[in-house]
Amino acid sequence: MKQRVSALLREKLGREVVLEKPRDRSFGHFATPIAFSLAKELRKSPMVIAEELAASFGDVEEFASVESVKGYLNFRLSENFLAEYASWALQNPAEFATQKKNQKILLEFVSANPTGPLHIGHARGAVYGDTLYRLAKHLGYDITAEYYVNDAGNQIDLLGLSIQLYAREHILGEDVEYPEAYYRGEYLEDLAQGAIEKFGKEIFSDESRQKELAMWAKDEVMKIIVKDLGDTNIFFDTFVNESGLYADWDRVMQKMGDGVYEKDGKVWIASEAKGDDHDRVVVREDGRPTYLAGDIVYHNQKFERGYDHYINIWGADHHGYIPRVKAAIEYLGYDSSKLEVLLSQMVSLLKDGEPYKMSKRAGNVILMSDIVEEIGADALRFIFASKKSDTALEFDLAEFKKQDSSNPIFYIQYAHARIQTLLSKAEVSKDEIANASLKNLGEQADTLLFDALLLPEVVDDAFHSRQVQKLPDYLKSLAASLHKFYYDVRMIGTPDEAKLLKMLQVVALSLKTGLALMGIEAKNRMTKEEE
RNA sequence: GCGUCCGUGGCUCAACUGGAUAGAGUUUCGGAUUUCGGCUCCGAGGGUUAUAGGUUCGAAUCCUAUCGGGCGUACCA
Repeated sequence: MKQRVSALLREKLGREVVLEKPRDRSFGHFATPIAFSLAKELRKSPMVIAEELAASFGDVEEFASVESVKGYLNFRLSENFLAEYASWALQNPAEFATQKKNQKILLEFVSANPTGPLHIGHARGAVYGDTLYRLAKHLGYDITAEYYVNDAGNQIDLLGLSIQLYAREHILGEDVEYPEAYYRGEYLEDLAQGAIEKFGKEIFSDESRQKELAMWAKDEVMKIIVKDLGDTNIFFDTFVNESGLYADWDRVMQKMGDGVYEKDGKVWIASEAKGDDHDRVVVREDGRPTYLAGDIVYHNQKFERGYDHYINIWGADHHGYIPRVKAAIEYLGYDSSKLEVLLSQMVSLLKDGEPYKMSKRAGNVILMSDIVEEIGADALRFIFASKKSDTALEFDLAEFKKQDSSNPIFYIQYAHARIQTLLSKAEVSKDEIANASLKNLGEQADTLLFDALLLPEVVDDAFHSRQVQKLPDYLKSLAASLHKFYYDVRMIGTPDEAKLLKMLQVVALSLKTGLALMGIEAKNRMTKEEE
C-alpha cells in the first residue's frame, strides 16, 4: 500500500520522498514534508510549494484528495483503492505482507554454552532473534537460523567436574571441596542420575574420566536447551559445533596471510590495524587455539557457505568482541560490512514491584523455563519483543498474569476473539459477507480498515530497522481501535452487518498474522485461566 | 582512564530514524456501557525530553561539553 503511494510520488516528483503517517488521522492517510526540503533549492516558501504540488495532482485514481496543510502534503486514499486492497488480502491471506526477496541471510542467535539451561538473558536474545527470523521469512527472505554450540574449551571441562562434585556430595555422600568456579543447579541432579545409568557410579570418582563425562553431558544439556526453546516456539535450522571446527584451523590461519604473526611463542592476529584496541592471541604457547580462533574458523566457514548477509545476535557483554571478529573477516578476504552484529541488553525482573527473587535451586540465575512456567510462553515472547533490544529492560511479572487491558497479550487476544464471536453470531451468510462491498463504511469503520491494512508496512519496517517492538506496538493500537469500534458501533442485525463483518475479518487477519509473526497463536475464544 | 550503550510524566515503555499539539499502559479520581466476559469505552490529573551550549525552516532524535547509570576493557567462553 505504502509502496504503491511511494511509487506514485516518485513518478510524479521525480525523486524519493519521505512518507509518513500523520499523527492525526484527520490529516489524511499519508503525508510528506517534502515541501520543506524543496524550499531551499526552489527559493520559495514551503507553503507555496505544497500548494502547487497539491494542485498538480489533479485526479489520481488512488487518492480521494491531496491537500497542503502548513507545508505538509497530505494524501487521502480513495475508497476504491482501499476496498480492492482489502478484498485481495482476504482472498490471499498467505500472501498478505509477503514479497519474494532474492537475498540469503544467515542469522545466528542464542548460541548459549551447553553447560546449563537457558536463563532469562538468553531468552531475550532468543525471542528477538526468532521474531526477526519470522519477519524475514514472511517478507520472503531466504533466511537460516543457526545456533553455534560452544562445546569446546574450559567450560566443558568445568561441566564434567561440576557433575562429579555434585554426585560425590549428594549421591555418594562424600565431603567435597568446591573450587571457585563450578556450575550448580537442579539440572545437575538429572545429569548425575543419567550418568549413573550410562556409565555407573564409578565415573564420579575417576578424574581421568571427567572429559568423557563432559562430552556426554553437553549433549544432554543441549537437549534441555532445545526443549526450552521449543516450548517457547523457537526453532533452529542448523547447529554448528565449535569442537568440529579446529581441524580446519591451520588452513584458515594460512588464509589470513599477513593478518597473523608469531611473537613470544604465540600466534597473534593483527586486529589493532583494523580498529581493535590491541592485537589478540589466537594460539597459546602450548599450541592450544583460543576461543577467538574457533570463532574465526566459524566465521570463515559462514562466509565460505556463501550468504548475502550475516546477522549475529550477541549479549551486550560481548560488544568489545566485534572489532576483532570483523578484523579477522577482512584478513580472510571478505567484506566485514556484510556482518551485522545486534546486541541484546541485560534484563532485570520485578514481581509485584519488588526485584524478583533468584531461584535458589537454580544457583544464582533465573531460568527461562521458570518464567515460562509462571506466565506462559506467549507472555514471555511478548515482553521481550515489545522492548527495543538495545536498552536495558525491567519488567514486572504480575502485569502479565492479569486478565485485562493492562496485559497486552490478553488485550490483543481478546480483540481477535471478539471478532470471531461476532462472526459466529452473524445473521447474514458467509457468502453475503464475502460479497459485501467495503465502500461507504462510514468514517470510523474506514479508519479501522485502513489501520488493519497497515500490517505489511509495519512488518517491513520492523524487520529492516531491526526494531521488532514496532509489531507489538502496532497490534496493541489495532486492538484498541477494534475495542473502541466494538463499543461504539452495533453491527449484528443492522443493514450494514455484512460489510462491517467483512471489514472486521480484515482486522482479524492482521491480528492473527501479526501474532503469528511473534510466535503466538491467535485465539478464537478466551478461556478462563484455570487456577 | 579508554571504549560502548543509555538517560523521556511517580513507575514500565513509545515517538514512523530530523517533522505537525512528545504518545500508550500503570497508578489516582470521576463517568459510560453491559452486543458470551472476570471485560470494554470515555474524561481529568501528571513533561523545561538529565544539564548547558551549537547546527536549521524544524531537535527527544544530529554535534560539543558536563553530570548520572549499565556493560566491556583476558592467553575465560
